Amino acid sequence: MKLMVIDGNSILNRAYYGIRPLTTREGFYTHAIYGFLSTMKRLTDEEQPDALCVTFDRREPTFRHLEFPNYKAQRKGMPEELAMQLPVMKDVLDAMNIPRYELAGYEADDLIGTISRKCEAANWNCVIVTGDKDSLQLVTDRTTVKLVSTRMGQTTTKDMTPEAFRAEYGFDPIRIIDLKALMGDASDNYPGVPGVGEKTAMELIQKYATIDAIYDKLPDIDAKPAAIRKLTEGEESARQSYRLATILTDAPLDFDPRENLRKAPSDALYPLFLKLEFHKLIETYQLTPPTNLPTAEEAEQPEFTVTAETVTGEARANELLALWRKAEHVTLLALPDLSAIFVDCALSESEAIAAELFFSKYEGDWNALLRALFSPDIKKVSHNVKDLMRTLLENDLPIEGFVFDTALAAYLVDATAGSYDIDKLFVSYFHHELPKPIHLDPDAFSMLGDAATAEAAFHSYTAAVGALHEALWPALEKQQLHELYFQVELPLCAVLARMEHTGVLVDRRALADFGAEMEQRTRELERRIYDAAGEEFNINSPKQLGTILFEKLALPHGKKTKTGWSTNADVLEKLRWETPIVADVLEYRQYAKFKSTYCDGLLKVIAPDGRIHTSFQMTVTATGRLSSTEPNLQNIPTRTELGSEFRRMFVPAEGCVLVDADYSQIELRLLAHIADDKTMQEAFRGGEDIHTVTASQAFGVPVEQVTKQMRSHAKAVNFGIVYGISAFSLAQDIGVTVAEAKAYIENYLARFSGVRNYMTSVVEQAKAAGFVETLMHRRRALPELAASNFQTRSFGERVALNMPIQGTAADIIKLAMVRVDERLRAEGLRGKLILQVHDELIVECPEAEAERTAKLVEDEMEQVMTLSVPLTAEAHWGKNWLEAKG
DNA sequence: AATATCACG
DNA sequence: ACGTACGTGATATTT
Repeated sequence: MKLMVIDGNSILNRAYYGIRPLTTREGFYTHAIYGFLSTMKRLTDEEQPDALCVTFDRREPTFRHLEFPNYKAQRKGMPEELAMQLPVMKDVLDAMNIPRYELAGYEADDLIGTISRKCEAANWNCVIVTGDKDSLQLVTDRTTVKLVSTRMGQTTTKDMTPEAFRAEYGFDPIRIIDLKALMGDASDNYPGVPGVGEKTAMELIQKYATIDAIYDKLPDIDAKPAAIRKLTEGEESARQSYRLATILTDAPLDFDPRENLRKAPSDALYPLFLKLEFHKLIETYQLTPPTNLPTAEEAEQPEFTVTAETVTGEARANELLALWRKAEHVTLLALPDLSAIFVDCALSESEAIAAELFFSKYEGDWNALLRALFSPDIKKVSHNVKDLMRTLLENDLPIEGFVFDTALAAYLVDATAGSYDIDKLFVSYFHHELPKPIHLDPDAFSMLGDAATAEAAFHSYTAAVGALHEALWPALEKQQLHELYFQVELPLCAVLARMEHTGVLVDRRALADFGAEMEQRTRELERRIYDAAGEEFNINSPKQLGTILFEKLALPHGKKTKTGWSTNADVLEKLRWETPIVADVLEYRQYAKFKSTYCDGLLKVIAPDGRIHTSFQMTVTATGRLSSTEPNLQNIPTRTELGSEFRRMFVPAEGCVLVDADYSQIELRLLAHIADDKTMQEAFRGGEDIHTVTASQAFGVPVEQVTKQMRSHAKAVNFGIVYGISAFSLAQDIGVTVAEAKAYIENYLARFSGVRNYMTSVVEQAKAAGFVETLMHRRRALPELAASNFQTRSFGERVALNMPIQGTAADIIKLAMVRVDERLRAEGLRGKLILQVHDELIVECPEAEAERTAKLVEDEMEQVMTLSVPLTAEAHWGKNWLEAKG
C-alpha cells in the first residue's frame, strides 16, 4: 500500500510564484489553488497512491523559533493574494475528501516526518511531495520524495530514492541534517558554521558522514586550516543548526494511513469549482452538478413551460411573425450561414414558444421570412449582433430592430473578461453549467453536421441569451452604462457591419509589384549579411542572429531576453555604426516585415470584389477601443516614407475619393480637460502647438526659442504622461540620462499642476472604488491596485492614469462614427465610412461630394462633446489613403 | 503554445 | 530596492 503526503505550503507557494496570476471575473485570485490542483492531479496520476493527505504549517511558533529567535525571521508574510487563497485551498481539499493535517507548534515538515514513519511502521510505502530539500533526510527504502521545482513556468519533479540521493550527494539521506548543520540555511535563516558554505560542507560530509565524527577528530581532519579554525569556533552554532535542521518524526499526531484512503469528492466540490471558475477542472475531474441543485431552467423559472416547434409552413410562420411583432422582444440566434434560426418568445410570465426555423425544412419563401424577421417591427435580443448584421447585409437582408446584444453588454460590464462566449457568460452569471448536449462542438455555431445536436444546443444557447439579457440590462443601469450602451455601442453595430461589408478597395497590382521589390531587396541584403557573417543562417531567427552578432562577431550585447540576447531595433540601432552588418540587418528586417505582413498578408485577403473586408472587434480591448483583425487595417505603415507607400495602394472606387479626418491631439486635450489643468487648457484654447508650449514651459524658455530637439523631448514627455511616466523609460525613449529625464518630468509637473494632481487623485479614487471610468462611464476594474507585488501595483497605477484618457477618446470617436453614418444617410450623400484607426475616420465618397462630406465628418467629430478645450478634427481628401491624409 | 519582433494609435 | 510607458494584431521561429 502506498500513501502520498503533500507539503501544502510548499506546493501552494510554488504554484503561486510559478504561474501567472489568474482571477475570477470578480477579481479573486485563484492561480495558486489552480496550480496546486494541477500538480496534485499529475502526481497522483503518475504514482497511483492508495491514500492521500496534505499537511499545512500553522502560524504559531514552533520549538525552532523558541530555540532560535532568528529562525525564519527574515521571511516576509505571505502576499495578500496568496494568503486569501489559503483558506479556500483548504475548503477545496475538504470538498475533495482529502484529509489535511496541521498542528500548533509543528511545521508541515514535522508532520510529514511523523506521517512517513507511521506509514513505515504500518508497512506502507510513503511518497512525500514537496519543494523543500530538507525533506530528503526522510528518504528510506520505504519513503521516497518527489522534489518539485518550477522553472520558466514548467513544473518538473525529481524522484528521490536512497540510491538516487546517494548518486547525487555521495552520502546517506539522513546526513542532510549534518550537511545543513555545517552550511546553514539562508531561507530559514540559521547560519550553520559561519564561513562554511555548500562546497566545504559537502566535502566534509562525504568524507566523515556526521558532525559528531568531525568534531571527535578535530583538529586532525582533512581540511584547510582556515576551515578547521572556523569549525572549532562554530561548534555551538553547528550543534544548534543540527537541531533546527532535524525534522521531527514523533509529533503528537493521531494518524493512521488507513484513514487516508482515497475517496470520491463530495457534492460541495462542484459549486466550489464553479465559484472559482475552474471550468476545465470540472471537466478533467468529470464532475457533474449535484442532483439536489436545480438545473438552469428550474433555477430561473420554476414554473416555466417552453413549447418548442419546428416551423415548416408559411401559415404558421405568419402566425408567429404576428406574435413576435406584438411581443416586447424576442431572443434570436442564427447560424453564421443563416441556414437555421432560433427565436424564443415569451407569451406570459410562465409560458414561451421556442421556434426553430430551418432553411432546409421551410416550405414557404425563406427570404421573405427573413426579411420580415429582420425588419424594425420585431425587436430582437441577440449575441454578437454586429457579426449577424454583416451576414445579413451580405445576403441583402435588412438589419433592423436589434434592441440588445448580450456580448456587448457583458463587455461593458467587464471589459477585461477576455471571452464573451454564451456558455462561459452563463456559468459566470448564474453559477451553473449551461445544460448542453454532451458531444457539442464548442464552436457550436459553426457546426452544421448533426442536426439533432445543433437543435439541442441552439435551444439552450437561446435560453441562455434570454437569461443573460435579463441579468445584464439592470447591471448596465446600475453602472450608468445605459447611455453609452444604447446611444453608442449598440448603434455602432450597424455602422461597423456596413463598414466591414463595404470594405476598402486596394490596388492589387501595385501591392504585388511592391512585394516583388521587397523580395528583391531582401535577397540582396541577405547576401551581404551572409558575406559579413561568413556563413549562412536564418536572419529571421533572433536566436541565430544573436549568435552571429554577439558570439561570432563579438559585438557588445545589450539587454537580454528570456532565451538569449535581445536583437530588437533598439539594441541594433545602438550598434549601427559598429559594423555594416547591423544596418543591413535593420534594413532587412524592415523589408521582410513589409513583404510578409503587408504585401503577402494583404494580398491573401483581397475578396473577389477587389476589396479588403476587415473585422472590427468590439469586445476585445480593455479601454473601449476597437481592434481590427483578418486583416488588421489599423496598423498599416505610415511612420517611414517607404512604409507609407502602402497607403498609396488603398484607393477609392472609380469616380470617388477617400476623405480622411483625424482628431488633433485628442488624448492630450482630454488630459487637459479631465485633469482640469488650466495651463494646458489655455494652450489648447489659444490654438498653440502643444508640444512647443510644453517645451517652453518645461525648459523655461520663450516659445520662440524652443528648438527642434526641445520640442521632440517635450513630445515624448507628453506621451509619457498619458502612459503613466517613469524617468527610466523616458530616458530610454529619448536617449538622455535618467537624472535628466527625472528633471524634465519634475519641471513639467511643476508647470502643469493640474496634471500632477490628477496623477495622484485618479489613483486614489481608483483604489477606493476598485475601478476607473471614462467621461461616458465606461469602466475598467483594477484589481491590480490591491496587489502587494510592486510591479503589479505600479502597472495598475499606470492603467488608472491612462484608461480614462484612452477610453474617453474611444467613446468620442465611436459616437462620432454613429453620427457621421447617420448624417451621411439622412442627407442622401453617397459617402460611406470604411475605416477607423482610433483617432481617424475614412470615408469613401463620390468626387463631387468630397467637400461636403469632409465638412460633415469634421463637424460631427468636433461636436460630439463639449469640453473645456476645443475638440478639433481636420479632414482632407485624395485619390488614395496617403494623399487623403493631407 | 510560447516567444520575439515590429507595425499602428 | 523592486523594473521600467498605455492599447492592439500578424508573422516567423522555436518548443
